[in-house]
Amino acid sequence: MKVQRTITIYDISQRSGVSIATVSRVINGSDVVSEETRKKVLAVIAECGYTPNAFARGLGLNTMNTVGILCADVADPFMAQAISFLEKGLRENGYDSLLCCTGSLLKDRQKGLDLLLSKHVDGIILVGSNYVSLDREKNAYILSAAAKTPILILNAMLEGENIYCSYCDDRTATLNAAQMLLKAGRSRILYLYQAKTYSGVKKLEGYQQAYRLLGLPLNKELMVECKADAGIAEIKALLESVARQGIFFDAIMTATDDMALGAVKYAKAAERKIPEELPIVGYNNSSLCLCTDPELSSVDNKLFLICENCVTTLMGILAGEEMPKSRVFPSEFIQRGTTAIPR
Amino acid sequence: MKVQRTITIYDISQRSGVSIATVSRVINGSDVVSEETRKKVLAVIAECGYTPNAFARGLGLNTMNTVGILCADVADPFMAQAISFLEKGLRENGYDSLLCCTGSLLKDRQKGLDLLLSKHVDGIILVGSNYVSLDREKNAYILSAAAKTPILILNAMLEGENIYCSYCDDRTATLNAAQMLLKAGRSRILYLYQAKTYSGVKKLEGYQQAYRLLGLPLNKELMVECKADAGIAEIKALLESVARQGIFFDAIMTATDDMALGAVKYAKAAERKIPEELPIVGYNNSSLCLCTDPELSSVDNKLFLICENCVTTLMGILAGEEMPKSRVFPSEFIQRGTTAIPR
DNA sequence: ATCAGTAATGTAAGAGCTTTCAATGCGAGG
DNA sequence: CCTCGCATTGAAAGCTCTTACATTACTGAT
Repeated sequence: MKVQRTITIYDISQRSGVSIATVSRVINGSDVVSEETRKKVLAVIAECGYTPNAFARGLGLNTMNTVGILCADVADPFMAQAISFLEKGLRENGYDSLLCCTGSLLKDRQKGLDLLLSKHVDGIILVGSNYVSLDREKNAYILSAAAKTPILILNAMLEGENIYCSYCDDRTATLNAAQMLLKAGRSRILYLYQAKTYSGVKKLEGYQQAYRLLGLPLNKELMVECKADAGIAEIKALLESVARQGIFFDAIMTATDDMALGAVKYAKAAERKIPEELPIVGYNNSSLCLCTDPELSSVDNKLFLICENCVTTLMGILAGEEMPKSRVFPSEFIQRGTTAIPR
Repeated sequence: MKVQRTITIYDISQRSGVSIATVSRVINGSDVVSEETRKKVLAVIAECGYTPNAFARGLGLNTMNTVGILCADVADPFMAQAISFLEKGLRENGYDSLLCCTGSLLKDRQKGLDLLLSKHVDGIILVGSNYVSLDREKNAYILSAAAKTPILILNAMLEGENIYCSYCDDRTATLNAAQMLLKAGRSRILYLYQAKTYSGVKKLEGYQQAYRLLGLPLNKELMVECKADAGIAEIKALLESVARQGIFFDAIMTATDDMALGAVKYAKAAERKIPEELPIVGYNNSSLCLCTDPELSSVDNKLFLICENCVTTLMGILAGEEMPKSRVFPSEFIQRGTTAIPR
């Protein structure tokens, strides 16, 4: 490895015969530099292949145009899609994304947040509703982080100074989907839910509300909790065990599309025809919906809009504008093969 | 927004009655500090909620323990999985991940690379074989970037100073899968390939080699190029148009699992039974394989091992060790429903 | 008692940039 | 010809750390 002293602003200054202040001004596009000087400096910069040291820049400006993104796991297609949208949006605004995957342990999440804070990111985006706990105390670390940098939360609601939320009305979305099934005569909808997360609970509430609004009895045994990281095979096994207990259900709704894939698997193995015998509804309207046969009906929770709003909100905040603390987006039910019951 | 001067090392120094040098030593875990002083300083740090400014640190150390990851799009499940593995591996070694999604335009990729360089990352990982072009000149920007920081390439081979590659032997993998089909009597395998990328071409070579080794004629019309970002519907349409041209095929192999999903869709629409009438083989053994019905046979290209090797190689380099310039991993054919032809 | 040697700590010089404020040069108005 | 104002440019301070080197206060050996 060659010992090659990196080129600094001083080198550019020397070679172009101007002061470092002027070079800096050229780099930052200040308008007080004469056209002649600008050209000369830019030429030298190009010639030397000089790139400003972002650390030194950050030290001076106390920003490196970087936004931290915290998520449980990028491998999850839903999060991956969200991060893709966010990254693209941020980049278009001249910001980079520092990604930090924390898994689901509170301790690791806290550590991840600290880490982003120490890098003085210009804002932090929490992807996935599971960052907001229903246990108020467990959100304390988020609230205190917000004192140092704006926090944007995707798909969950948390009130606090310097905290901004973009989410979909999950309760109503689930309510509508469940009502549709109930009105179609499916009175025993099995619901696979995720507990302990903000949106998970909202969705469950929607499911329950659907029964109440139609004056139908709620069946506790039809609400089945499911781990966040359960695979297709696990979900299938879970459903089989429910069926084996003699619990009857005539439709399945799930909190995420992943889970619905397991439900489809179950139905095929149990030889229950989809959608005639067992309609299935997922949630998120992810790309997974097109993989199944028949294709999966799902609730589109407008991820793109949510991400877009998140980015524009952050940009507004950084520009010093007053921005709305939260924004809710309506969902849309996407009808596909798993519910398209021929009349 | 309150004007709240951030706490610096000076504040800690004052409040704990020691010099900033000592505070710095405590922070960095230097072993020359007395136990007593260390405890006192740590207490003050905890009390003030002080986090060192990473910029200043970076300026001094010329590293921020950050590795740049360049990929076309995180939303792609294969890349998402790779990034998940990489991020986790890097984090375990105390490094953060700066993510940069570039899309597939050469210009944007170059820009992304420059950006990471200016942030003085400790290394850059290129995810996805499409970063290495077959056109030598188009790789020039990678070679020159390698002069500033080590470059690690996933799933492609590029020789150069300070460039390290981890990849799977795609040619042999495809060769083996194709041979298996050919030996099972499928002489007209339709192959959906990606041109212009290193691994895409290697795979195609493997397909062709399979025919040659068995002394079978190669059919040009059976090798169909396919855009990298084609969706399920597009692939299906593509296959339908091939069939409409009267080109017969009795099996399908694809360069990625995504493409295979489209193939499955096609087969169902055309009412060709899988696997009896039309076996299908994907590539990557991604989570998508379990979504289809029947489940998708695929080539497992050992993504985890590749990522793991990439991380350990980088850690070795950063520790000043001499590391192997490239490492090839063998693949494994995963038999599932789309090829499990009952005998 | 003296001194080398060691452990613990402090001093100050960077690291490479931004930015304020001062200085310079120039043409126009008086 | 002098002065004012404007457009450019430069000098230097500051941002927060790390670290080489200097300093101090001991220790035990002589």
